[in-house]
Amino acid sequence: MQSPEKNPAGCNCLALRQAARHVTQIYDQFLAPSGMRATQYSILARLSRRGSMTINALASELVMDRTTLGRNILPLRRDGLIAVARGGVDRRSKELRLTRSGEARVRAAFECWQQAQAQFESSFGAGRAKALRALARDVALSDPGAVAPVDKD
Amino acid sequence: MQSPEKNPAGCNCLALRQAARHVTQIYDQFLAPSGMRATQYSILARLSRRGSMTINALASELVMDRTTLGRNILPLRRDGLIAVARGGVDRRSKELRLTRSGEARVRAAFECWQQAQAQFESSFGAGRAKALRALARDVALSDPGAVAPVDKD
DNA sequence: TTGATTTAGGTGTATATACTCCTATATTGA
DNA sequence: TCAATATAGGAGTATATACACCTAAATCAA
Repeated sequence: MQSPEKNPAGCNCLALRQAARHVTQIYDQFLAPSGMRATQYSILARLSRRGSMTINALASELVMDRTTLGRNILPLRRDGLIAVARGGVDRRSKELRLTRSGEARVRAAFECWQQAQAQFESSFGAGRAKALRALARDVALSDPGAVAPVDKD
Repeated sequence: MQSPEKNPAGCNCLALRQAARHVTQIYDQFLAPSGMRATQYSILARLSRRGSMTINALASELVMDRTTLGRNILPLRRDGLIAVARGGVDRRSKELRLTRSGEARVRAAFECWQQAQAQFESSFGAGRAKALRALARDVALSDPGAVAPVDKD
């Protein structure tokens, strides 16, 4: 392992963040006509596929912090794409569901997403894209492992 | 190419963003004792390695939007880790440089970074990490290609 | 049953990201 | 020279991210 001053390219975190920034800009540009950003599309598309979910459940599936998702759904609620209902069984929870408007928006955005996906795969290569997704998925689902010192009682 | 409703795992953008979120949390936790976040460390470490740079040059190297870097250096300036000087040749530009305090901070944070890097590589595998970095780097440096319709005159 | 603990989610705060529009300076061309 | 253009960077706005701390509701244990 080299020093980052000698080899800044060696940092896994920096490499992933740079790639995420770059790719997000591409997808965001293609999604722009749909009036959504990549993160918003990922939320709506997941709700469309899985049906109503609680905030915690959806955040976990999206590998997103619970509080981040709580903030990210605010503009979607404001725009009437998502509705929130108090959980029937557990009254602490909140069920998120797509509205009619949200369903329509997802369908429209899907066309944009396809273009972004096609553009990326044609320029980066479908094979390498597949390998990248597989590695990225393994990273996202991997155990964080023993992190910084946690003081337990 | 499958529908994202059928195969949300197929989205390159989502996969990269999830991985970046996950890994950033790990690195941020290890960097916490240094009082910096991963992005801040990447800025200081680059300045340390390359010496004074303008905002545009540094942003380009970090694969970061110019305006994003402009915002990201504000807390670093506030904390006295970075100093800004008007460019000598081109008076529109601004030269960013590490202060003494900034140099010391980078040295201290390097230890934290090493721990984060070691933790990640030991849990994910050094070989797969190397492959991931190589793909991520190719993505970050790749031509965005023909993006959404741009209206040129 | 009821007090302790756990869990679902929100709030305050801070940083990260990038688009659009703006000003100032530099460069270029007639 | 000087007007047109290009470039460096900032400001306004909006979303994205997550930690620490808080409240309410559910669960567990004595």
